[in-house]
Amino acid sequence: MDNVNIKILAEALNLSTSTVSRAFRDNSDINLATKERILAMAKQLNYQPNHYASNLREQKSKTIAVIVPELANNYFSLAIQGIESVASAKGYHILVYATNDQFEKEVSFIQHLHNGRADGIIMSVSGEANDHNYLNELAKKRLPLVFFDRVYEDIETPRVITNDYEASFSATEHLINQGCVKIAYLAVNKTLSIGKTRMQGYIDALKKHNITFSDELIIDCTNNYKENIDHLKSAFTELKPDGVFTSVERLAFATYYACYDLKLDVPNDIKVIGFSSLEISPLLNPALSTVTQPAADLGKTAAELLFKMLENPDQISPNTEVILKSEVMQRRSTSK
Amino acid sequence: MDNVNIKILAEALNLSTSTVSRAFRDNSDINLATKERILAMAKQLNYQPNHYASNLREQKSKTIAVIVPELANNYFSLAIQGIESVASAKGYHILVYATNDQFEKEVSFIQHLHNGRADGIIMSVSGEANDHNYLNELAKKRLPLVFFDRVYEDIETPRVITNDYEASFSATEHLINQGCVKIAYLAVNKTLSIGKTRMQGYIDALKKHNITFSDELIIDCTNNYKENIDHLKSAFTELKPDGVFTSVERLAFATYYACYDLKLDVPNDIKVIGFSSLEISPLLNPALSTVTQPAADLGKTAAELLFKMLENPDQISPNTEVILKSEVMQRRSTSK
DNA sequence: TTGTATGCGTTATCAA
DNA sequence: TTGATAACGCATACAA
Repeated sequence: MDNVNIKILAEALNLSTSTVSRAFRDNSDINLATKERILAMAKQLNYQPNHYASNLREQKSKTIAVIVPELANNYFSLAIQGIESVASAKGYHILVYATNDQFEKEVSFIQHLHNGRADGIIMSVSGEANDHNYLNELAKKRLPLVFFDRVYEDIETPRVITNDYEASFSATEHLINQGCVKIAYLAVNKTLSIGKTRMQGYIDALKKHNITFSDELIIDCTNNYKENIDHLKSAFTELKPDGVFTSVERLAFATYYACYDLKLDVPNDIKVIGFSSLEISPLLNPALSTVTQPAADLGKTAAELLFKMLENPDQISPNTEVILKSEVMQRRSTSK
Repeated sequence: MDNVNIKILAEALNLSTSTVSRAFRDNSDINLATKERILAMAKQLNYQPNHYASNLREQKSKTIAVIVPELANNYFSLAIQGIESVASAKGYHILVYATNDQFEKEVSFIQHLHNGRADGIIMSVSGEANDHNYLNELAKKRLPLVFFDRVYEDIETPRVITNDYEASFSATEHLINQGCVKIAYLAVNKTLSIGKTRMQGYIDALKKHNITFSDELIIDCTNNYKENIDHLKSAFTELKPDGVFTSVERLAFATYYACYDLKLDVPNDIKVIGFSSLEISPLLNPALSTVTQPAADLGKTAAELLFKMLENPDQISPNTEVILKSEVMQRRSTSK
């Protein structure tokens, strides 16, 4: 691979490897002149200190791992961008992993990461329904871990989330204020923590406005686009809701497609609002009202939290919880 | 970090470290029974072979690096997803880096990666205008490198691109067929290879249909949303084009915003088509006609190519060029 | 089939 | 200020 190493460099300069090594560390005592000689030669020979050797020695990798349910997703892209910007500024590298919502992959990624490859992990989880005690089994040896957005409530580790309950409550209330009396809630996975919290906001908003909650208006969807659209079409036809609140972005899109097909006019026949961080929501037909999460900020905050843990482990309590605010953006899809 | 290593494992089992080491490699001769004993104990102690130690030994990292201009971008997210799926299947990890279109960052990333951290690199470049000879200076020691989408034409290394010229030609021709006679071309960076190729397709299509090419209809944009919209608004007001062809996705969005502000009706006053891999183009107002690139496929193909280079370096010629096809999708934004 | 010994490239300790 | 040396954890050549 890289055939010029510290030894070759040392020989070329008639110095010992330790002296050469010192030239690349800031603190060590070294004659300024020799240091410059070394750096010059290093540049000339195109020397790069071997990352694996140093990290084996130093027992750290300057790398953090990011695990998300999916990569081709506007929300997670933004979050990763936020993480990358912080990591990059600190001279850290990031490894990214997509679980595609397969819990086994998550477990496998996490376990493999405990081989020294990463110094810490930032994760949005994918297996609420499963037994995530595997994280506790890593016990004392567990890498610093920060959850963001989708979390395991029974695992004690710092997390960055959004004010889902309040946001859902506001969004639902907004629909009610716009005249909706029969509001469908589109869930992606009832067991996910965010699913539950968001649904509760919906339920409580209904209650406050004396609208009876009806279980059949909770429509459980999958990750399959086409399936969802078909499912929604029949649900809308049967239930005739006058408002739809979608708990994730893609379900808002599915709703639009379903409405197009059913020739339902948004917002006149049915109003739609959904969680979404899509910047071009105003360009949709009609412009989509959204609960906009500060996605990039979430990533950034999670990364900053993780770095604090790395730098000063005791400073961050395992039940640290940072809550960022989402914003309800009213657009045409919910106008009167 | 991880305090259970091969030595502890060996002691716990009353075996030598070499025997234990062998248990984790498939080829080595080892008694099946002992192997199982070892694996069982490894599981019990939660042993993970130290990645840095093995890679220092073996001189490879089972890691590939992906460098893109930006992460919060639908197109690159899809590409990364494609890369991740291939890498993950091969048991490889991926490091991702965003240059944010800063050439110096690209150079720095690439140079640092030559310290053994990665076995190969997949990159969509960001510094066409600069001197990218730095890649040649790495000479023989250069890591296997695959370009995708945005490439340096003067660097000899395999690449995966799309049929930009033909696609641009078709898109422009499509606008002409729909009645446009004054078509603006929105460029993001005239010096980028894809910029040039795409523009040439546009120019040649005009020529074929006897429309005089006018340089003022080439509108150079930046990466700043707001700036672009303002810029486009004045350009549209002044030039009054009846068609717009955008060389990248975000410029189509900027065009929409500009048209909204100017109260220009798309497609009646002005027709719009743009390069874009956005799945929800049909949901835009109006549905956006696109030149859709197989983004995920591009990533997948690039990764496959890289793995071939890693497995069999001589099999892949440095001037290998894989061309994938984009597709012109006609929607309302260009209807008559 | 298993064990011993050595080295991968680096850094830290200690001595000069 | 510099150099010799050991050690990080693992994998392999060679010996047993």
